[in-house]
Amino acid sequence: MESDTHTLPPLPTSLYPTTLYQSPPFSSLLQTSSTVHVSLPLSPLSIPPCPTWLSPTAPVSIHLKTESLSPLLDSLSPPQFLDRHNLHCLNSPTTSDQDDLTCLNWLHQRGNLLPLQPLPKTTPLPQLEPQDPIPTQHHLSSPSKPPYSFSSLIFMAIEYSPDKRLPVKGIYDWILNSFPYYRAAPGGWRNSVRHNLSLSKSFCRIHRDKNQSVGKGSLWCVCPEYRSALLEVLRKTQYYHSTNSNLLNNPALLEGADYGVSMVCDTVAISALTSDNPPLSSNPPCPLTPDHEELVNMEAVEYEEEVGEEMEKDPLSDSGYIEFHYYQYHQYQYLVLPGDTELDLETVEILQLDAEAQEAAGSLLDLAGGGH
DNA sequence: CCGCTTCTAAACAGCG
DNA sequence: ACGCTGTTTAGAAGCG
Repeated sequence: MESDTHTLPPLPTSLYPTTLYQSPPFSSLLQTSSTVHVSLPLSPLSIPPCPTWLSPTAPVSIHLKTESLSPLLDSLSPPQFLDRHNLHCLNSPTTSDQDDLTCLNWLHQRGNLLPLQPLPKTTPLPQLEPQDPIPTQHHLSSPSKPPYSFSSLIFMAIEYSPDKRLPVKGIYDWILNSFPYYRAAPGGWRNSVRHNLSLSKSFCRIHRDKNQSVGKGSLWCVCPEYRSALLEVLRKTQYYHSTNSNLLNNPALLEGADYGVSMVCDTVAISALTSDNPPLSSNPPCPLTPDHEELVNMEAVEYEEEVGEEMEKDPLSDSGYIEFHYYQYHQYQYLVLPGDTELDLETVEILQLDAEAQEAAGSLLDLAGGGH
């Protein structure tokens, strides 16, 4: 496949949100005949804050509705750097820039994000301990009720637990920690949790060992045969309501899933696609500053086919959405965009999730929207 | 309107 | 006795 390599320039500090990162979010952009690859070099130091946004094992595709982007575009300064159809080769940012630019803290700072969760031990990323404080809705002045059903809440709580089983109390705690709405809510929700556990076939009760005298009651787990259904419900909920990707990008949750799950906020759809391919993390290490040809080759091998299939069968393809894939491979994060669509790198509207993210989107738009 | 799902409330029993 | 857990029933609300 024919491919060109383009490296995007650093943005002047006046044009990117210094509170988010100190340099442009994309240091290089690779465009092939059908796919545009954007890579974000990550320094090891910048990985810890964003362990779950991009999973090394779960490729993510993101559908973005571009037509609602106008207000954002109108608010932005005119494109100054690149004609998106005529990208120029420019210098890469410095290593120090990469440290900052790759910090995706802002993705987790949105108020309605699910908590950061530990990644599987197979990843080189640091582990969060259960006692670690987790970012939650407490950023909001008055947290709104989560869109998730109690079944979904229970499902998430159990799936996030190390042993995939929790006592009722543990489910309460997870919900409280994850959705502070329930801290102030009347206690009836606990009744609803128990009601769901008891009534739903999706959850099964495991009697504790007699030896385990700590705590009372049983442990609850997700019945494997209903796991797919729960994921689907969650997908649909996310599709309409969520602005968060952590959960569905979480390899622990996706493990064993036999289909992709996706989610959409008002304007964004995100699909974390499971793949038959071995996890990327099992691939040979990629140099910190990879040769672009190698990067393109890897991309082509790992994702070209998947992108193509997705484009063919994607019901959103003719619905005003476009799609790109977003995943992490070692210290790099990648966006894979279908290059033969009406490719607006305005697609970074994914970042139009809150004020901070809009700023970030502005950077990308300036970066990639280009002067026409 | 109907059926389904979900939520909420309540009552009750069992257990530690 | 008390609190927690688990079960069951009932009604309301929302949605397709």
